[in-house]
Amino acid sequence: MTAVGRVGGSPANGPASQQDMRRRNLAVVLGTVAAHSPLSRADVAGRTGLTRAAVSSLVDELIARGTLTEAATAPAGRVGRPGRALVVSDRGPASLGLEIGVGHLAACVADLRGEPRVWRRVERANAGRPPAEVLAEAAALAAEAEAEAAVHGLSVMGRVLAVPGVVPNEPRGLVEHAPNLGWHAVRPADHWPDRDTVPDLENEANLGALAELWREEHTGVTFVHVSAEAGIGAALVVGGQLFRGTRGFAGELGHVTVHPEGRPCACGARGCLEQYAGVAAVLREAGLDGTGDAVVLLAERATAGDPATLGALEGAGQAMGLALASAVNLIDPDGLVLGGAYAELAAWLLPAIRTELAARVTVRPWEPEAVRASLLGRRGPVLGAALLTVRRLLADPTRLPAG
Amino acid sequence: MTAVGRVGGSPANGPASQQDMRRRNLAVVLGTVAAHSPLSRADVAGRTGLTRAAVSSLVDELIARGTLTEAATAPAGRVGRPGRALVVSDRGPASLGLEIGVGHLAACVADLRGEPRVWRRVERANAGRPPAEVLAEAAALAAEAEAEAAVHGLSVMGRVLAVPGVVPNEPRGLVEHAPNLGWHAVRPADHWPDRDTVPDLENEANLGALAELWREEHTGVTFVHVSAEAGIGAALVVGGQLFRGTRGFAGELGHVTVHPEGRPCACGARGCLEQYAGVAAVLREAGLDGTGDAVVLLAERATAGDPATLGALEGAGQAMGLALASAVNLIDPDGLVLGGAYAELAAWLLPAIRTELAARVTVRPWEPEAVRASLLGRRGPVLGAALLTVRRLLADPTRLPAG
DNA sequence: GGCTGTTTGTAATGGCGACTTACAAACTAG
DNA sequence: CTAGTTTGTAAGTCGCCATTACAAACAGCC
Repeated sequence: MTAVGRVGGSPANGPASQQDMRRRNLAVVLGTVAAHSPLSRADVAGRTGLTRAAVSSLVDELIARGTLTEAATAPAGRVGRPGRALVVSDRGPASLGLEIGVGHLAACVADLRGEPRVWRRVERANAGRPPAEVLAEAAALAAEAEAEAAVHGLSVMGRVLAVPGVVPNEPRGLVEHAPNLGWHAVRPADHWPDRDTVPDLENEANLGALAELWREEHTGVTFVHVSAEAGIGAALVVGGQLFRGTRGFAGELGHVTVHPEGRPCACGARGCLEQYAGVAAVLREAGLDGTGDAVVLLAERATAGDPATLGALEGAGQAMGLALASAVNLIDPDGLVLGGAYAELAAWLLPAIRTELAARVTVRPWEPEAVRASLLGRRGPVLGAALLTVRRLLADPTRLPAG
Repeated sequence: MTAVGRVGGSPANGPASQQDMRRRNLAVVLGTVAAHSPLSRADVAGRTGLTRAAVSSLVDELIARGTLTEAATAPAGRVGRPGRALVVSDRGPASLGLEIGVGHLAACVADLRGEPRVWRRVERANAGRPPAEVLAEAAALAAEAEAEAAVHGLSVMGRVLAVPGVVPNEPRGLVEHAPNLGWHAVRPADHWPDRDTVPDLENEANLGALAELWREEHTGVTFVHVSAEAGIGAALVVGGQLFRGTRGFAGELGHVTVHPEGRPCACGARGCLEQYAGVAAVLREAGLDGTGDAVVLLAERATAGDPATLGALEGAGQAMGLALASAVNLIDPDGLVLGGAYAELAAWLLPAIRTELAARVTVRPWEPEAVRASLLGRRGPVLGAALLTVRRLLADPTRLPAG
């Protein structure tokens, strides 16, 4: 398990120092303001249990680091001296999210409040192109986005790139395999034009799940986020943290067995979910071919009431329900979220998924509403990529320069 | 996710105080000695990064709390003043593990080193007996064990009871359902004779997994621990911590689907693993009936080479391999451990399990040796129950009285 | 044996960070 | 305008670890 979702403070073991204490309390104050702003120093003290004096000192440092600002508002009305409103700064430190998809490049700059301030998206057929070329374009897009952000007074402190492929825990910075792009063992750092802006790497499904997690403040939440582009991936969020597995391969829902003696899969096994609920399988079942945007095509056909398409989607939903039931029995999550391409097809997938889950998850309370579609849709991964750095900065404000 | 496996220091959020720092450093020093004893104060300083002066102060307090002792040895030989050897005390604070099984009661007192010092086990047919009666006997056994421990100078600081049933996260202290005992909604505290010795509750499979985890010091390890008494349960250890799921129902491996349209299960679904690899199913397949100790019977027949038994076990192994492949694809653990009854049948189950895993886990490196049998066998749960308190004390020595 | 060099454990001092106490500032209520 | 309330900050205290200094306890060497 690696620490992508674990954006929090100090390392697991090793002694604690006074600096660790300070770091943690800075994060506590900043996090409290981020979650409940506007708040006065006294409010923060009341909520956290720190004393007003300590909060004052911590807030001074947070302001000096550019993370907090005193709002000029006068929201009085109660008796006593009115507090000065603190808000998370919408200028200064910011973060960049990038995405390389099969059909597009995207960039997003978010401020410390988590608000996206700059969006960039260009359509590009990236499949099969030389990685160096794609990465150069991504870097150019990133530079553009950062330049626009600078106009708003935002300076990017961290960069994360979302890729539709396997990103192992070790070694870091490697895309081991991205089948839809045709990438094998690509190190983006080797092709990046500027040493100083090389992004961190993360799987797009994982980032989509994190975006969903952070959409509203759910702490301690556990859910499974299913998404698909060509394969089917699931991201596991456990206790509010992304769970990547020992090697970074957790969440391979697409290769969970749904029919032990079923169709052979490209992975070498038989009866994998991907063969029944993957986009390619659904297209085949619906009698369509894969030119253009397959998901849009399926949604159109289904809306039009095409029986073959509706049947194919129902079959896919059944298979997914079967695999998800096993996941629920193993993991006992709060809920399941359909993201990525499936979010747009959720209307036709959900009934069968819910039926199957109801039939197969029996030893615990389970409500059909616990399965829902993501509200972020295709923007999830970029947004998650941007928010990852934001969360890291909120969790450790000492990463920011003091002056 | 609740904090049974999470024995470590400070809460997830909230401000840090100097006492937290002290608590943590006490745990760091104690943990270092526990892992590498004997160690001098200077050794501890070298390993932890704390200064010798700080270690001295911390060690003084740990000695005052009865957790550390200065060994009288003189292991010199190197130049310079010899250090005084520190070891974890084998007297003083200790912990009690209890187990209520279908056919027995067990108790174990362990010292702070994790060494079991007192064992008690009595055979009892507990199925169907009134819970109050069983609990009274368990309490008596506990009192006996504590009395014997007192002779060794051990005083029990915490008690944990292992039960073969579902123990929800909320409300705590409740056995919601223990089918093999015939228990429903039993609160052991209501029947315990002495208010002061009421034990904490935990599922026996979870405790077996924790015992396996702590057998040797694996920190950060992630594995799935499969065990069976009548049903099939799996305990998930994630990053060195027990994962119980949102409601405490994680690890229901027995109800993972292995044949979508297969045999109906008591849970209401079809084709659950339990119907193919549960002890009852194996007995039926082997043409045996369930009088006496089913596991011993199966092992005898298999050793004797009975073809029906061997076939039944192979079939069970196949089904388990199928379900475990899905678990591996979802969770990406370091390894799988067969515990409980399955540990004694591992010789006949493992080949089929490994074959099936090799065929179905293909998208990541996976070695057959990553599946192994538990070395603790049936003593795992009691030992885990005792060690749980030990780990809690090691993680927070301030729980112990100072004088 | 006596001297030197090395390592250990502890005492004294300092720095850092949160807590306590005290107080001026800024508002509402009357 | 006064009394009461709440806020933010300054001064002092306390707890804890780091630094420095030093006595104690050994091996090696003469």
